Amino acid sequence: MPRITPERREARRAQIMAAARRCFARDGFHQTSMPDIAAEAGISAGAPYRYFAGKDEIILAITADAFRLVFAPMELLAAATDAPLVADLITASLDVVGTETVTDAAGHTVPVDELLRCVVQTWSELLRNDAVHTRAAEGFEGTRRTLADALRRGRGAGTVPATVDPDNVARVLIALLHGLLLQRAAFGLVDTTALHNDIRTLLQAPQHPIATAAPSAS
Amino acid sequence: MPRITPERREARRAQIMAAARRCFARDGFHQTSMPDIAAEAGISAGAPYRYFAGKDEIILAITADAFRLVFAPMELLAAATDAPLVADLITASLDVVGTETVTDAAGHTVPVDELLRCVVQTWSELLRNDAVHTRAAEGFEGTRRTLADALRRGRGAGTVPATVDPDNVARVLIALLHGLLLQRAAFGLVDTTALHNDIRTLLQAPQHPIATAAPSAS
Amino acid sequence: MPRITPERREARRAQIMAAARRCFARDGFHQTSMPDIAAEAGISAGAPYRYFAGKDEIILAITADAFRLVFAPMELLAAATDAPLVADLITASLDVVGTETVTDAAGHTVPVDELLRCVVQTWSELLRNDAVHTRAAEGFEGTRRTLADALRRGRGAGTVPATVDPDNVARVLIALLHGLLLQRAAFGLVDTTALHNDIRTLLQAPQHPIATAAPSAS
Amino acid sequence: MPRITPERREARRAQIMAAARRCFARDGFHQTSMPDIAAEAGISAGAPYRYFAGKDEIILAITADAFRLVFAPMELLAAATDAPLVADLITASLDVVGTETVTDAAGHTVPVDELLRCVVQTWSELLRNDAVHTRAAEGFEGTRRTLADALRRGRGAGTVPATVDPDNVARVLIALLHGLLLQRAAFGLVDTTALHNDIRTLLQAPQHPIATAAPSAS
DNA sequence: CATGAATGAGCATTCATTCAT
DNA sequence: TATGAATGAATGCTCATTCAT
Repeated sequence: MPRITPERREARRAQIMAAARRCFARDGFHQTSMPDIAAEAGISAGAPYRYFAGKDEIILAITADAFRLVFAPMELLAAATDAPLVADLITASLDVVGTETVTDAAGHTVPVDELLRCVVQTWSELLRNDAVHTRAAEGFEGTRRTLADALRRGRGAGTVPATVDPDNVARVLIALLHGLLLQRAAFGLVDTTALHNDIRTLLQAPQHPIATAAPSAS
Repeated sequence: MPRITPERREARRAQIMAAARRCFARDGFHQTSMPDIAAEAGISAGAPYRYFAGKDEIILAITADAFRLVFAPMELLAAATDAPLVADLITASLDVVGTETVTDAAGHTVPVDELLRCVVQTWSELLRNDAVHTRAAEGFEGTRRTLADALRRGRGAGTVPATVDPDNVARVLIALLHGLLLQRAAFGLVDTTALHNDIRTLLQAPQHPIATAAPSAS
Repeated sequence: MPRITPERREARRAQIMAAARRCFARDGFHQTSMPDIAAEAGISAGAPYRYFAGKDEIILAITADAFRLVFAPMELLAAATDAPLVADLITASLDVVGTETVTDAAGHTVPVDELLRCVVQTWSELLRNDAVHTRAAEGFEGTRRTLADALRRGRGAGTVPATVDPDNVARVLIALLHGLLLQRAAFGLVDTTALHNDIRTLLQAPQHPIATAAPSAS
Repeated sequence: MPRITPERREARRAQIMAAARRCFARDGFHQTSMPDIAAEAGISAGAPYRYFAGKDEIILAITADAFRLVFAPMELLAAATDAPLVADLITASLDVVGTETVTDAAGHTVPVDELLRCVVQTWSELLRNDAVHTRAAEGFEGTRRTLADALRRGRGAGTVPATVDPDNVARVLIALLHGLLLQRAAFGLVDTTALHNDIRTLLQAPQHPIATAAPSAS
């Protein structure tokens, strides 16, 4: 019988994760020490070990969380729409890149800047941390499948070109999300709505030289 | 006089960088120790310090190199073509993602797998390493400018829709490259040619139901 | 709660300082490694860092301590006496040079041999360690002021020649202490009482040729 | 047969010693690296090893030199005078402390500030470097003997009190020199002439209340 | 003789984790 | 449960010295 209620235990865990996320976003996974996390959470150096087996488990929890949150809007739309447009999927997927905070499964608010910085680090981490890689790959494949299914439905409904491979297009959509997410975290991307519109334009306008040429000096 | 010839010196430096890149790709920047690099290069622990001021400088050299190599084909096409098609720029940019080796400025062959794993880590690194961030941001902006200029020319020639913002489209192109690069490094992307085709199809085939205010489930 | 009691913490710190002093006296500040100190104290390599920020802080603590202890008897007499004789100040100051152990502020016994070897090294250290220099200079000036004040009182009372500058004489007294202290630490000085007497004789006997000349073969 | 003339060889050696002395005075024996010395001398890293067996030998040469130079004026007067006054010996001994440069045996000019900083470090060094200790002890004993002999002659002539032990007084004289030398190097002593006068006054004016059993507060 | 590249042992410090209290 | 003192292995870097050129 636990001496503390499950609620308190869960709250404690969330408190540690929030502290870890702040530290990780600020200093990086490997420049953050366990005492750093404990200090940020306002607890003793030994306390985190009662909630996580070790640093790796905290990293895993953070990375899995980050991955999940980033794909959530995309998955939501894909699952909810019968015949989605590619452009709409893109727009939905970029939601995360354009907002300031998101809410996780437990109802906690997470700053998107923190989240994205953790996502970027997740990519490095999964290259040599098998647990992180497995979790991330599962998330990736899940999202890809959800998207591909939606695209297949769209192909049937004529909202998606018949000749494209849904799995490939799903990859492209995810790539776009990842790439723009990186730009927000690292390369000064701020205005995403303009981006959406241009992407829509590209997808809708045939690319053959039409020779209308009204160059507006940008 | 044993003053090493500039050629030998350069060769030595390249030897250390190649060793560092192998180590970094295998174990990560921060899981690789300086002795690891020296051992991989087959030299003594102190030797690298005659060629680099410290580990940070090696990381900077590797990351700058990686960034440059990854953008090279994209920039090349953008600079060489009068009125490029967006689809062609994408195809060119994905060159790196589809090959096995590239050749750097000094003529050394670099395995793409190694290169991409270093690029992914660069993104994490630049989040808190100012030198890396500066170098990467310069590279990013340079490429973006080159692409935007090409797109502007394309807009004039009618190969690019008149209503898109060249700077934004450049961002999108780079995002696509980054995102697919990540997939090859981390998410099992192998066949890129099929991808090219699907992207071309998406860009060329206007989507049937002209996008009507798709609500983005926020 | 294992929060160590302040007493135990202080004891631990003293234990580390005693170990450091032994090491420093035996091997010198810079030939003593942190692991050496830890081993001498019988604790792990990381433990000292919980009590001192680093090696420099240990050196500073040791040097400040040494400086203080060496001047203590001199200051005590100077502060306690209304009209001291120069000879008495010298005698008091040489107390340290003639004994085997002294007791520090916390009541710990410190072997004088160790102490003096540390003092001698302090002089080298302060030449390029600003923190040590500042601390030592403060100690020096404090002692000089105390001595000068006492001498001024002595001048008023006629126990000190009216024509000497108290500040200069204080410098001379300190020089004598430093010089003899060095001889005990490095040049085989053992019998200090005979020294006291000869100094008293020099100070009391006018130096004009009196031609009494009863040479006692040394 | 040496490829270079003995003169050039000697000049080279002096050049290295001068460089070493500058480095040592500036950075300390152990904070100065062999490459530092070579760079200061404007020669290659390996060159010093053709003139000195290693760093220890350079240190030994510097310390021996410093010791000799510092005692030179004192010894000169002691050896040259039939019946010296104690006060005159002191004045002579403080010559070094009051000037800006001295000239070594080979005729090279050495800044006194550099010299004194090296002397102070010599004291630390001799505590654990046997070669340095031996050399310094020899120098010390030589000077002490020279002084004691002079004092013995002075005692015969009545210029020195008959009841003092010449060996002890010699120690005191050396202590005074060492102590004031330290003050110039480390504790802001500048005006030494005023000091001479005050010392003379102390020695010549018998103190009024003939010292009556002053209790030394131990 | 001179050069300077290379060696490799040594050191200050950090940090994940444990465990006595 | 919670604390935080202690552990001890690991790491980036320096430097006296050697020796091929």
